[in-house]
Amino acid sequence: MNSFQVKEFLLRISQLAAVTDVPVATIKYYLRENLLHDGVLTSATQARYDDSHVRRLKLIRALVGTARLSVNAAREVLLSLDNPPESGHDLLGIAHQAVTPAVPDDVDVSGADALLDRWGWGADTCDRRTRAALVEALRGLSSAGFEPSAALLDRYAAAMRDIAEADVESVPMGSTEAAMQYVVLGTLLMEPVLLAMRRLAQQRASLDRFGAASIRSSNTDDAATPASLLRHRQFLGAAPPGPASR
Amino acid sequence: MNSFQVKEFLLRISQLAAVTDVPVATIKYYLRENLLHDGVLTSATQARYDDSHVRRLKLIRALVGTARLSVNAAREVLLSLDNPPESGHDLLGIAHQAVTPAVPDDVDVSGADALLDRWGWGADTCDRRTRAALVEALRGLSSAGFEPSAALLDRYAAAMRDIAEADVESVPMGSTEAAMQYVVLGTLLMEPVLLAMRRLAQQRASLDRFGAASIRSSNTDDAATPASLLRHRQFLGAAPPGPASR
DNA sequence: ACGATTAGATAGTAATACTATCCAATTCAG
DNA sequence: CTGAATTGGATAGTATTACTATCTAATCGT
Repeated sequence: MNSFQVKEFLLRISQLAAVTDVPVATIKYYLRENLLHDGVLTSATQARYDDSHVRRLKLIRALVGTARLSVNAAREVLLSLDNPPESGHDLLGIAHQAVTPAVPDDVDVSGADALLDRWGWGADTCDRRTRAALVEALRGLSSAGFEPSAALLDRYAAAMRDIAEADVESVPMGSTEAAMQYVVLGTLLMEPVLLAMRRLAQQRASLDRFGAASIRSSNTDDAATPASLLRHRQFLGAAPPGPASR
Repeated sequence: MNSFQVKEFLLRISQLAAVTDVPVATIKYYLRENLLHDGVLTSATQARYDDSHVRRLKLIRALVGTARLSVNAAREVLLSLDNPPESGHDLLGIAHQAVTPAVPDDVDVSGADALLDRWGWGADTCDRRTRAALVEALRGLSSAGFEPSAALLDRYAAAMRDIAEADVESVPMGSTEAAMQYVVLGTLLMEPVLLAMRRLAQQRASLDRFGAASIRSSNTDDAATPASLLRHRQFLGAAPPGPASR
C-alpha cells in the first residue's frame, strides 16, 4: 500500500482506527450497534471505509464522549440525522427527546406550570418530556432543601431565553442538512461548554464578591484527600456518633 | 412533654427507609460508602437514626439522582460540606473539582486562553480543571465539525456571567453554613434546571422562528421506535461536502 | 505461498450503583 | 419467657454500560 491517496480515500479498518484514534474493536462495536454505517465489502472478509466513516466516528465520539450521551441516545440522535424529519423544529424535538428520559403518561408534570406559563414555555409550545425534566430538576432542588426565589429563576429564564435565541438565530439556513446538524450539535455538544462557562463565571464572581483566599491552586491538582476530611463537623446533619472507617 | 412526636425523632432503619423512600439495602450501602453518618448504636445489632439522617439521605439522592453525581463525587462534596473550608470561595472550588475530572499536569490546557482572557476567566481567577473542561468541551464541538462563532460564544459567556452573578448575589450571607450549602447546591443541583430551561427556550424560539409543524406531540410520548428506524440510510457522517452517497 | 489482515460472532471485562443473603444478637408481642 | 421479627455488619450477587478480546475462516498482499 503506497502512501499516496488512491483515487478516493479508501481505508481498511485498521487505517480508519489509526486515523480516528478509535480502537478497531470499538469501531466494530459501533458497527454492531448501528451507530456507524457499514463499509463497502470487497469480499467476504474485507471492507473499505471512507471519509464519511471518519466524520461519523468523530461525531460519535463527540456525542458519547463530550456530550456524555449513552450509546443508545447517541444512536437515536444519529439515526434522526440520517433520516431527518420534515422540519428542523421536529429534529430539535427528537434531539431533546433522545437525551430526556421518557415520562409515563400517568405521571403528573404540572408542578411548574405557573412558571412555565410565565416564561411562555407552556404545554402549547414545549414538549412534555422536557417540561417534566424541569419539574424533576426543581423537585430535586427542593427536596434537598434548596428553594430558589422566583426572582432568581426569572433571571435564569431570561438568560436561557437569550441563549436559546442566539442558538436559533445562528442556525445556518442555507442548507437543510447543515441546519439540522447545527441544531443537534448546538444543543447537545454545547451543554458542557455552557456548564463550564458558568463555573468559570462563578469562580470569577465569587472571587470578586468574597475576595477570598486561594483558589484551589490554579496550577496543581492536589487531588483532594477525602480521608483527611473525615474529621467530623456537624452541618447538614452529620453527627458522627462513632468513628468512621474507610 | 409532647404527646405527639416523641422527644426526638428516633427511627429504626426500616422506618428511615420508609420515610425517605430509599431501600434499607441502599441506606446500608450509603453508610458503608460514608455518604451517610452512622446512627446511634443502642446495642450490638440495633441503631437509631434521626432527622439529620433523613435530611442527609434526601441530599444524597438529590446529588446522585438529580445532579447525576457519581457516588464518589457525591462523597467528596458531602465531606466538604461536613468539614467546610475557611471561605465559601474555597468550597465553591471543591464543589467544582468534585464534578470535574482531574487533568494530568502535563496536558496542555491553553486552548482557549484567548477567549478566557477576553472574558476575564484567566488562570489567575479560575482553576485549571474547570478551564480544561471548557477546552475539552470546545474540542469536542470542533472535532464534530461544529465551529461556533466568537460572537456566539461571547453571547453565551455574557449570559453565563449574568447567571453566575445572580448565583453569587443570592447567596445568603447570614450564616456561613447556609451560604456554603447554597453555593454547592446552587451550583450542582441547578445545572439540570438550567439545561432544561435552555431546551424549553429553544423549543419556544424554534417555534417562533420556524413556525414549523407539530412539536413532537405535547401530550404523548410515542416512545421513539429505534428499531423501526434501523433501516439504514446513509447520511454523511458530519458535513455537507463530500462526494458521498445519499 | 504464506504470513498478515479482516468480518463477524461470541465471550469476557471493568466500573458503577445498587440488591440480596447470612448470621448472630437482640427486640418485642403475647 | 419464648419465639417471630428486626437489625448491624459482612459478604456476595446482579444489572447495566461501554467497551475489549478471542476465535475462525476467508482473503489480501507480496
